[in-house]
Amino acid sequence: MKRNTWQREAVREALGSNEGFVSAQSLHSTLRDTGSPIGLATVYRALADLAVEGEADSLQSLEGESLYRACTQGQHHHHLICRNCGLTVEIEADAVELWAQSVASEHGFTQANHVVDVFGLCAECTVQTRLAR
Amino acid sequence: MKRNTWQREAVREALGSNEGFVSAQSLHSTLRDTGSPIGLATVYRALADLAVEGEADSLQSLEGESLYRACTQGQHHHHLICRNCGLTVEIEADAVELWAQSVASEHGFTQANHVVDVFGLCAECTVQTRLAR
DNA sequence: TGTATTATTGATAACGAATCTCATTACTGT
DNA sequence: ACAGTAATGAGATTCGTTATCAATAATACA
Repeated sequence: MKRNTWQREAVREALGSNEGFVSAQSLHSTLRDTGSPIGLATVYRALADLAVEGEADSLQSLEGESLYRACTQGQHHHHLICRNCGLTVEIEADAVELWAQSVASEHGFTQANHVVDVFGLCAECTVQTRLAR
Repeated sequence: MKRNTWQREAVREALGSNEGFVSAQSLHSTLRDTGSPIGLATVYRALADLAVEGEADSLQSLEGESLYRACTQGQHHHHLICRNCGLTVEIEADAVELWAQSVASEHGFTQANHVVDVFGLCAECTVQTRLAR
């Protein structure tokens, strides 16, 4: 049976108070910085659970790290993510869903999953980057 | 200046004689099995170079491993990949390209990249999976 | 052709993300 | 309150990948 612990709650909350996607590692250090003695393994476990339960969204960064974010929509959706600050916009794309399914079945593939995410620089980071040069 | 070595050539060839995406590790052991004394670090380096030069395609597997494949089309494209055997079909999706660009700019994002890949079971693996049960 | 230059190699160490182990802790139903 | 047992966490472990650095070998040029 599943139990409620302050650790899980802490992870849920830390995730919720974050704008964009974060890695398990950085979430862990954020928690430690705020005085929580939570363990790294626990953060990984909590995030994995949240992802399974649909309370969190996960994706792989371009570098291959797993990133998590509190999920605001129940349904399947995709993301527009800022490479620089992690800001994320959830996007729906029925057209893309249909496209993925049809491409798969056209080639005889079944049980199709798809990974569709757009990475870029958000408006703010675009400005900052320009100024930096 | 860039030099031509048999190692690079061996990686290029091993990659070319492969149907689907392969990891650097498995490409390395394939090479070793055929008697080549090539080093693992060299395989990683060669693959990274090929990817930069556009001679190879790379993507992250669902488990976070980097996979490579000889690139047959020069242009940008996406993949339909069998989760089981690695068989890959290159797909073009102008509609998806346009969608990604417009979604990004609608939200003020610039320099948009996108990750669009479909994973599934190819026809053959679908049959095998059914038989296995 | 010989030689100096220097890119490349490869064994190994190092790294980082993620998972596993297992003794300890602390939820929860009774 | 108590027993049963899910959850925790420090640390070890695994695995993919990158860095180190001395040795090697591809190239330019005399």
